[in-house]
Amino acid sequence: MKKKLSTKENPKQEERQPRRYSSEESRRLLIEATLDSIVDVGFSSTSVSEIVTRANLSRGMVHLYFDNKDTLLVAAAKHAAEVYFRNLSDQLESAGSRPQEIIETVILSDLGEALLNERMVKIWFAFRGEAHANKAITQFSDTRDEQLRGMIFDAFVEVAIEQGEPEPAKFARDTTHGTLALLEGMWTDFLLHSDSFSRKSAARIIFRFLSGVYPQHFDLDGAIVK
Amino acid sequence: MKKKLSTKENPKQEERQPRRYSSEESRRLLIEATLDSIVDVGFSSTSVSEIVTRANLSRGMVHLYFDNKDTLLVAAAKHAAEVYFRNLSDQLESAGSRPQEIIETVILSDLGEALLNERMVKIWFAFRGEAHANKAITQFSDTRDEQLRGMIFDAFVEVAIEQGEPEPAKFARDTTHGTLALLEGMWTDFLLHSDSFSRKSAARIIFRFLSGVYPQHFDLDGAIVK
Amino acid sequence: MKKKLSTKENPKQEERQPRRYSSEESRRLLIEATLDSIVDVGFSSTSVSEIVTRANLSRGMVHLYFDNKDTLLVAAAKHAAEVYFRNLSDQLESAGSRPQEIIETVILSDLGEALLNERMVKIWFAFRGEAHANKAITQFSDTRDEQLRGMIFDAFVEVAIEQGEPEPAKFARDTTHGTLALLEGMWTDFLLHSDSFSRKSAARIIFRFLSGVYPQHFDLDGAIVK
Amino acid sequence: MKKKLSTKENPKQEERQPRRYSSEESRRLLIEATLDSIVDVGFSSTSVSEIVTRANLSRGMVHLYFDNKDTLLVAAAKHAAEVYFRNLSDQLESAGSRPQEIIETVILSDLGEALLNERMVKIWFAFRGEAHANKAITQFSDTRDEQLRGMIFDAFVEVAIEQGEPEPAKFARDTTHGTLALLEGMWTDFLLHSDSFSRKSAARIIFRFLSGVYPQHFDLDGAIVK
DNA sequence: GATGAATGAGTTTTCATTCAT
DNA sequence: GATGAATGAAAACTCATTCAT
Repeated sequence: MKKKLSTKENPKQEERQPRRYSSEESRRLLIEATLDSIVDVGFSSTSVSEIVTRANLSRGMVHLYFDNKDTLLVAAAKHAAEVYFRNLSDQLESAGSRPQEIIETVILSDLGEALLNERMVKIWFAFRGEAHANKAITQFSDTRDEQLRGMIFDAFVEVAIEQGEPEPAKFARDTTHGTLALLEGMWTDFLLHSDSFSRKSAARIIFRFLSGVYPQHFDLDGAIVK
Repeated sequence: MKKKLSTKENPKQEERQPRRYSSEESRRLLIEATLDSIVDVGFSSTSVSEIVTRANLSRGMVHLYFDNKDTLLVAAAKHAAEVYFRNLSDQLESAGSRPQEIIETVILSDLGEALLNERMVKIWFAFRGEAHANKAITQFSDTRDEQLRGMIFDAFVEVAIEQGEPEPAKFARDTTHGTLALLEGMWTDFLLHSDSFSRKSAARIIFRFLSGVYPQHFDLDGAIVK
Repeated sequence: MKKKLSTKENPKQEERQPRRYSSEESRRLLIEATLDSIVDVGFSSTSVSEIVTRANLSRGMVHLYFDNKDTLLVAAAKHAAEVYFRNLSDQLESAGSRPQEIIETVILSDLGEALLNERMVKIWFAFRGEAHANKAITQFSDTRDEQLRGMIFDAFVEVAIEQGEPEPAKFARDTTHGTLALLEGMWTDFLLHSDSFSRKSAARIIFRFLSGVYPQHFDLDGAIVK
Repeated sequence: MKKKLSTKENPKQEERQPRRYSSEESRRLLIEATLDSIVDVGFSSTSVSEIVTRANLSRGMVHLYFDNKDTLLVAAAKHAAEVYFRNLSDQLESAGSRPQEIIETVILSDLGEALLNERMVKIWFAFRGEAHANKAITQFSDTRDEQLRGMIFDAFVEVAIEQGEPEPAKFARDTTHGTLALLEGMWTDFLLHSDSFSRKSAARIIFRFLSGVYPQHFDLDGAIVK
């Protein structure tokens, strides 16, 4: 699907190809090509030409399906966010229902290959870099949405109560916030030092912190599910 | 993502001002204008026109002093990084020398108004969004440089030893990494939710985690300096 | 001079209407939509999209029935001219056969609501503006065709003879030309000042001029039919 | 100044020409090229490319001096109107001050080579064709402005009084309106039949009408100045 | 026949860069 | 050195036309 813009020729003389995709297919190809371009050449070098070349579609396509480039970029941001949340949801679905398990799943999923990889990280940071200049993108640039945050919070509340914390809600709110901040920090780390980044270390560090505040429920290896 | 040049018309026709700046002064004005533009209209809308209008300098200046726009952008990234580190250094200078104090100072400085503010955050995330497409920018997009990291690590090692950790280096490495990740996460939080962000909460959360792993050296209010 | 396609969204999703028109019907709808578009958004903003949207027909229709846009425009010009002349003919049919009556009928018809109205005027001037760039349109941009001119001329000759003009043909030729010029001038007036235009004044002025050159046959109120 | 777009090459290899005009000169060249293009290829075929090729200027020029094509078109309309009125004023300046002379001068000037020629006529009708779609152009599409109309009216009032008309103002208003309409009609005639058009005939016809309503002041050859 | 998705040439516009002054 | 007018490549976008269905 990818095709370098600069790659001069594919040797087999591109035969006039009136191949059609469904409307939905074409939209998807354009969004995918947009994300590819952002990953490969960066946000500011992602032109319509770059996109349609990668998608191997005509340039009119962008305006046919998205009206303008901006709308396509927003759609791409939306798509990236959906992929992230869908994937996380799927992994949570197959997890246990105990609070520690939920928390462990979120952390390990967020640090797992499926979500945390070069492509994803570049896309997220590219959109965040542009977010404040484009309000439509802003809404899709937060990986930690309310629903997710609520779920983690509820899990932490349960654990905090079990632990006999005097102010479980407050304690849970802080540890939720901190855990999400740690995950964000790990993504930044991956962006800036993807070569030296270790998913295992990242997980261990987070669980080390959690084991500090919830010693009966977490250890360095993750959740202690009783 | 393009926007009209932000016509900041000052209505009183700015009378032709042939005042000359020193070469260094002009460079600084251009860099500052570049950062202002990134903050106000975003990276992708930051054009040479936008910059020279803001700097109130002639359009040729950019190429006279920086050869091309790209070099100016890199210089602006470098400048932003220098401002960040100089400020942090200054605050560390006037801090105590005990390990807990060093760690506390880094955390509180990094969360303080001087470093963590809308302008700074927008600039950092803008550059990070473009970092992978511009290798020259990459090197200035990491807030956590080696020297800083080393200093924090050394402080944590000392504390870990005092605490009697069996593997103080490993423990310190993890807590260093985790603390920096938490700070990064807090910056992201500020970017995405600057209205609801609380420096106090952010600090409390970080110290809560630290008090979990170093119970004799930190509590919710910061470092316990004995 | 370009404008967004005038999105005349009718909010109730026009339910897919596979009703078929006859070929002649479709041609007519397209021509009418073309003229509507010229009236509403102007010649240069009249695109195929604009036309087919207004006609509520498929985009291929234009090329199916007219080969290309240009041919459709020419057909629309032809149609507009036909409407004008048919209408004028009809009104002449029901007029008296005396020369003054013929002249009066032409003048009053040409200034009447049926012929001289905003739609007609905009259409004529739009086509005239493009006429010299499109030879096919040129032939339909003259409201004063040979047949009409001949009829008026004949009427004036008769009147001039009755009046005892020494050179009735020359006199009639001039007054024919002048009368048609006056009518053209009144149309221009209507185009540029449709709000302050008065059909009555326009007629009175023309008859005032005619009463000057044919005092026994015309007065301010029109023809004096003896 | 004119250069056909399609004219392939001027044989002397166009040497890289960094020739500069003054800002005002460049503006004028662009306006002139715009009018040339409208005359030669019509309004709807007048693209920025067409204009800059004719002006032999770079394409950025249009946006440097006029911001966008539309503004240039309006400036061209304004310029055309100014040329028309300046020329007419000049000719009136050197005319006598007697009312008949003023009227005669207006008529003969308006029908003279300097004002009524193919270029002028095409330009005026092109703008009028677009006028209703572009309000900025509308204001420059009326050849008969208030000042001119007032001057003619005043002259006719004087003449009407001399003639002993019972309602000189009303009479003058009608003859003013009629004379201007006749002139407009003659311009239309010139547009549509420039080959058979005769300035002499046009003048004679107008004066014939005037001699009908002001028999003591005008005859077929123009004004009778006593 | 009829449709409207798809195309890509051509349009307007932007903007980094050049360079005469 | 300093300026900003000028350039033109490349950007975003439009739209008449084609053609598989």
